[in-house]
Amino acid sequence: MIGLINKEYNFKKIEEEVMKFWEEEKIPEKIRNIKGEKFYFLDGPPYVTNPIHVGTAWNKILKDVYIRFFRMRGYNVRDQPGFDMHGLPIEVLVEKKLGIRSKKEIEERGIDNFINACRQYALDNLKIAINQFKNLGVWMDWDHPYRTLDNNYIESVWWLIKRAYEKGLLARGKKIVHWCPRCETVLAGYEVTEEYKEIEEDSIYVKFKIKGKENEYLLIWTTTPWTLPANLAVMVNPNFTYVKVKVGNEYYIMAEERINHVFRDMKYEIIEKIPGRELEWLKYEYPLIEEVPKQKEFSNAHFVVLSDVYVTLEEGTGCVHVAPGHGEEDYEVGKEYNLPEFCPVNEEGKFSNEGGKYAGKYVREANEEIIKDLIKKGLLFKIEKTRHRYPHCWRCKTPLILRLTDQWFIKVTQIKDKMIEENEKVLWVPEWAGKARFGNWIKNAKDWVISRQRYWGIPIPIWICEKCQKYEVIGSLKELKEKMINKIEGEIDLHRPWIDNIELFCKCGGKMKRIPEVLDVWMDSGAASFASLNYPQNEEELRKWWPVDLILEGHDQTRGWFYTLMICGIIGFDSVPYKRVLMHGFTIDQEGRAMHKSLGNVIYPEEVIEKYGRDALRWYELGFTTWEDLRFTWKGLDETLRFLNILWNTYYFASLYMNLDKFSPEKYKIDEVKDWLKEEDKWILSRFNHIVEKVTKELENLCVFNAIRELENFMKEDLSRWYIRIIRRRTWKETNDYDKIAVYVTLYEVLFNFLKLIAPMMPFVSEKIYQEMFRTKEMPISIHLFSWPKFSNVWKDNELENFMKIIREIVEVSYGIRQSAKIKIRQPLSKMIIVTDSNDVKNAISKLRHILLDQANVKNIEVISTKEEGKLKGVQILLNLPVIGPIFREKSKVILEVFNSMNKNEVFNLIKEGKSVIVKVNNEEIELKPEYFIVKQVLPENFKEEKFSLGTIYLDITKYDELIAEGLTRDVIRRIQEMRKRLDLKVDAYIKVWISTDSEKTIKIIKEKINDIANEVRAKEINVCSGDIPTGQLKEIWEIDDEKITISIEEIKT
RNA sequence: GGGCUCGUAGCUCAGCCUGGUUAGAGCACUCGACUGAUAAUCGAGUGGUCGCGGGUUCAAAUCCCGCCGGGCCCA
Repeated sequence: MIGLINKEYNFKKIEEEVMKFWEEEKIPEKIRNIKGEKFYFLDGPPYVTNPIHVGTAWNKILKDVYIRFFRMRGYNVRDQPGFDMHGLPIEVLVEKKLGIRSKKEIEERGIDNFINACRQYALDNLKIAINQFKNLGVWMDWDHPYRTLDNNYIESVWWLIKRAYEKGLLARGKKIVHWCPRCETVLAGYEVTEEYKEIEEDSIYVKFKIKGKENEYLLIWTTTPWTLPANLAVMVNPNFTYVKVKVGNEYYIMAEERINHVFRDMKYEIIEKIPGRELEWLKYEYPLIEEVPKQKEFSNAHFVVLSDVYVTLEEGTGCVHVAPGHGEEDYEVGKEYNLPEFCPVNEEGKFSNEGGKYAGKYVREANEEIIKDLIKKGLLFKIEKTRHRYPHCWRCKTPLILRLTDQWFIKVTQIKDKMIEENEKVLWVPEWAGKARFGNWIKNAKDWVISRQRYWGIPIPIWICEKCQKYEVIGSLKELKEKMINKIEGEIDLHRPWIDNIELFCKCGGKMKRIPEVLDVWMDSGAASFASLNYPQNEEELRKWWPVDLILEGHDQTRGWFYTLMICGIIGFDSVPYKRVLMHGFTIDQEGRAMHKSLGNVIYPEEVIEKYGRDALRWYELGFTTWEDLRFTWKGLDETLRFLNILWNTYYFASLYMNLDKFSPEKYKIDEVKDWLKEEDKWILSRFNHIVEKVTKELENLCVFNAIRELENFMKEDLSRWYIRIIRRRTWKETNDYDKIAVYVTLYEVLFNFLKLIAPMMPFVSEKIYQEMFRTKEMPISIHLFSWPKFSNVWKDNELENFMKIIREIVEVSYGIRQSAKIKIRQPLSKMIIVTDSNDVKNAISKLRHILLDQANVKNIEVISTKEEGKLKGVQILLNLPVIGPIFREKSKVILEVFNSMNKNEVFNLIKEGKSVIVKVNNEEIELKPEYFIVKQVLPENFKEEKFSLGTIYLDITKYDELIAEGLTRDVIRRIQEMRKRLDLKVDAYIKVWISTDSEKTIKIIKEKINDIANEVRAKEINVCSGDIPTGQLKEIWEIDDEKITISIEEIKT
């Protein structure tokens, strides 16, 4: 039997109860055991620093929907969540917490203490994050997440490093890197881009004296004077024209096009034009040779080099100062010309001893001194203030420097072509995310520097022999144990500093020590496709699940996880590790700004859950186009909640009547009651089967937002606002006849299956309704154990759907006519005439006449063709006075009088046939030709018309006495029903009624209709009079059509 | 500066791929109605240079080009 659900939608209570139910009955665990084809979903591991906000929630909710959906489709879905738990961000936060300011301090206080603090921090935040995700109703395997800090995870990453080594993709070499002098580590390119800040600084023009010439200089420009100690060359563009310019007594060589900018108001004279390429090898005297004595040792340096890409005319002088130790482009050009590798700046951003006079000085502080020295030597041409964008450390905001360092890296450039090829196999949603955006990104792939000079990360498993300098890459714990010198009992923590104490035997007899670096965290998560499966320790899991069927992340992951995952997959298995990628947008605030702690505009899911509930939050967020940005508004949630109310009310309505009638769905199968179904039942079943098909397709295509729109539209438009309105009367009937059972079976079929369709999106309310309304002992314990509804073509009837559309339009247009005529819908009208030549309309009306009669509240419907339309209208014939006047002059007035007294029908018949009308005026016969008349079609006063898409609707608005009586009856009934409601009487309670009014006519009408009224309002007794009446349980004075009617009612207790 | 993407009513968004009646919906506002689902619901009205400017076409919100503004990524 169908259960009765609560009258009101109380999301707080519902969600708490459902949450408790899931936990007690261990529902998520039960679902995980379902057998089926494998579906490997891989969670992009969130970083565990900040509490999640509505954007992070969107990500997990999307994941949850697809996990649930594919499960209902019969797949065995792997739903392990993951967490990214290493890295500099945690180190920085822990440093802050502990009051540590530098690497030195970390080492002084003990790396082990620091690591333990980092681990604790990560684990604490992990717990918080898991609880937040659980609270959203996201079902993942929260008890078994993959965590990048676990030993077995680290081992998997080691395997990957070894694999890269074996394939010749791992290399050590000099790299120009962005370096944070405070964190004393390299920063990856992507870490740098977020923190470019506009700053104003001195830029200088420096004169480089040309060797062997007096008063002749190369004029260079730079914004970073501190890089001058490392200057080794000057770069010009071979394709530009350079000039020798005379200013005062000196000659400068620079690009022609920059003259105006550099000299401005100064007097100058162009002496000679020189093509850029002819300047190659031109030697100059290094300007700081006394200050930086190391520079004297370089023989192959201090001359002009060429580059047609790195020298532009947008700024400077066209002569670019080259310091291969401080710029990637510089380094590249330096390599070409075989310049020395020289970088006199150390890890702390201070000049080393090689910096000569500046040794020990922090580079940015040395700027001023260098400028002073240049002035002293007469080599500074001028100083200018320049605004430019300069990168800063995203964690500690320290300005970064570029340094030449020794790093380990993956030769991504070697596998670039493979990546492009592999990307073709991936199904991207939306398509441009992969084809255009990601495709472009991998085309420009560069080598990946994976070493970090830090602590909290996966230690790079490379050991170097102190004696012979050979290195070895360790790929597993087993291998490590075999090769280590000092045996360790029990479990080894693979983190620093413990791992650093392990030394290995070298074949040469020497001792091997681990390199101090840890891995870039992006490699941690990049390895997830197999590390989460615990490969290679557990090969079986990999064989079962790999490759990943679906990943789903934000569009910032193009250069992040989508990328590292691909690289790691190719290193490990020569294949892209994922089949499908769904990319989603960012969540932005009402003003369109990203949510940032610093802006104070972050919205946390807990706040939304408190005010609107989890289902509303989920439905709301899922409704946005997935790959576009989601502008979060509270107003939007108001709307969502309103929808949830309609949804709940729809179920409540069904539950109320089915429960009252003790309807037992198990007795009737929809196929068995087919003959009992009315057209509207068949219609809603057809509509529903279409919806199931569309929603299934949209979800398969990873477009949940389209599914949401279909579902919401169906619920509101088809079910709540139309079907239920039509069938309401059928549910009120006292007897359980086949007609009512047909409605119930239909409603059951649609509502129960609809519940399954929304279950992945709104798991709470669907569960609650299932438990209280639909579930019997024999049925599964949870709605989430059902498989996805199938759609059946048997019920699909496009013609019927089209017919209903027509009927609905006619009804709505008729309401418009009523409104303009000020006639309420409760007032029955005698006749509706529809003029149309459309067979669809004719057939629609013949098939669905009962619905049109009922909904339009008319007694009769007639359909006629447009040819017959004229019949409806009377004709009005007028004399065309402007024509007649000039012809008949003073007689016109008399002609008009005679005409007015004539039978117009006769006149009309004549002129219709093109004949003239003969009138007698003062015994004179006058011929009135047809063109002297104006014939107007007019609608009789009792008709009103309105066009619709396939014709015209005419409504007879005459209020006949009997119709008025009926209207009044319905008004009285409606008022009594309202009063029953106010008393909160049971739907099936009996009452006693008193009615009083001053109008004799009204009393008469009510008395005539007394049985109808009694029947409708379940009254055993109705008293009508004109005087005072008892108060009963409730007494109200109503105004119906400007007439006061007093009604009181009382329940009859049996 | 480059790649990708978004720009449609006061607000939130459909429509664009595949050009074709007066460009739609919800919210808000005004007016009205309905109601044994009811502090809900429905209808009507007001409201749009479809970011701007060109082009293709009989026809452009839709296709093409340029520009402006927002976002992501890169430099």
